[in-house]
Amino acid sequence: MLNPVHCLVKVKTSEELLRWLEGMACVGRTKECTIVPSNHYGPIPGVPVGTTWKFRVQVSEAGVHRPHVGGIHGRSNDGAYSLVLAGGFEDEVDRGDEFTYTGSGGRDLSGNKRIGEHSFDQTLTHMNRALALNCDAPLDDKNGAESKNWRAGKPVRVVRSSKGRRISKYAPEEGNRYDGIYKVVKYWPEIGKCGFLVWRYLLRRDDVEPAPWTSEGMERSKKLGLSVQYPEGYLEAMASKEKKDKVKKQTVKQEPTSQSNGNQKRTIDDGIEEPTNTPKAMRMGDGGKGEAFQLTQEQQWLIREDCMNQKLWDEVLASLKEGPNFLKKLEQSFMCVCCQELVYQPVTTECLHNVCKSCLQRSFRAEVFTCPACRYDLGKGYTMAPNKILQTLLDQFFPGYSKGR
DNA sequence: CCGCCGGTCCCA
DNA sequence: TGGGACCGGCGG
Repeated sequence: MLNPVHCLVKVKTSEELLRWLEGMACVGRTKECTIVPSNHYGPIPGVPVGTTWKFRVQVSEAGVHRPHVGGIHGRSNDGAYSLVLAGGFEDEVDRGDEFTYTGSGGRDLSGNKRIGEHSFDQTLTHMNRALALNCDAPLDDKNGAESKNWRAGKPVRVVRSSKGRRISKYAPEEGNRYDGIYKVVKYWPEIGKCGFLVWRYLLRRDDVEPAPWTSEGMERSKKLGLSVQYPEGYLEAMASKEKKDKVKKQTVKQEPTSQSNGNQKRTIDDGIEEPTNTPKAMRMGDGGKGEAFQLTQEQQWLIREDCMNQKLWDEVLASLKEGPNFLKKLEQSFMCVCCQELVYQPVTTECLHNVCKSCLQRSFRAEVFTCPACRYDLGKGYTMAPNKILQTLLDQFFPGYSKGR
């Protein structure tokens, strides 16, 4: 099996990872796609449609869209290889298999800004010219052009960013998703809502791989086990940072003497109104306080798969609409009766209780072969198979909670 | 919410 | 070699 991502010697240190969490948006790549050149048209071998990365730098590492920030990757005398749909323009239309796109430029980026108001006209130069060259029609930088045979144009890899959710229902819930190959049908200049001239493009999907939002595509993503990819160690770094932040918050809130004992119990939410140790995207749709807790598609699917805990999940899911209380309920429902903490490497017993594998082993070492919760006899030869699905879910809801256990 | 800012990659 | 670009978190 070919691996499109070739690892260079450079390795991200934990300090470097923490910089992600301290406002350093542009941590460098740790890998580079070397299987195809940077001016490669078409899919990246080994990267299926539906592959999703949390950050743009990872999309760059995979070779799917190389620029770190820019929306279009191309060369002004050749064509465009890829673009990112991030919903930066109110007047764009996204119908999934077809969408309009706006060129780059025309923004005032003075003062080290990266996104600014439009303050002058766009021109059909640089990346805008590159994207126009993909259209199978003679270049016209005055009136634009339309292809009579749109499929004959050069292929563009399209990535949809969750930022596009403002204006598109096809944007992913989280991160950046590779959606396949599109072609430029036509392009034209127009006065945008911003009041300045922009170059607009119509792109249409032309790919044998099913789109991620179709039932066929969802089936495929499921089969391939696609889920949002995070940089290595990112979730752990984030969890430990949030832990640190919480300690800081607490020491401000109360006298530090009360927590000086080394072995106190750690709970997920100790008195702070809102849980702080879960990524934003998993927590809320849009940040309002009383808003319902949003599950990702993967989480919904995993929950359905965890059939042994169906009853428990039904109870937990009932508190979804209570927003932040959902995590509290979740923690209560999956607390280990032995150690009184969130279950780690949970064994789901036939009597339908969840106990940490290590807690159950301790019990068995003490020659007690019953369920710690209900005393149901499990038998001396009981095989303790951790419930991997449940562990995956808990790791997502409480990132890093299992660290050090 | 807005604006700030360091940092990175790639084209020209 | 310089500067443009649909980052991403944070502080006000």
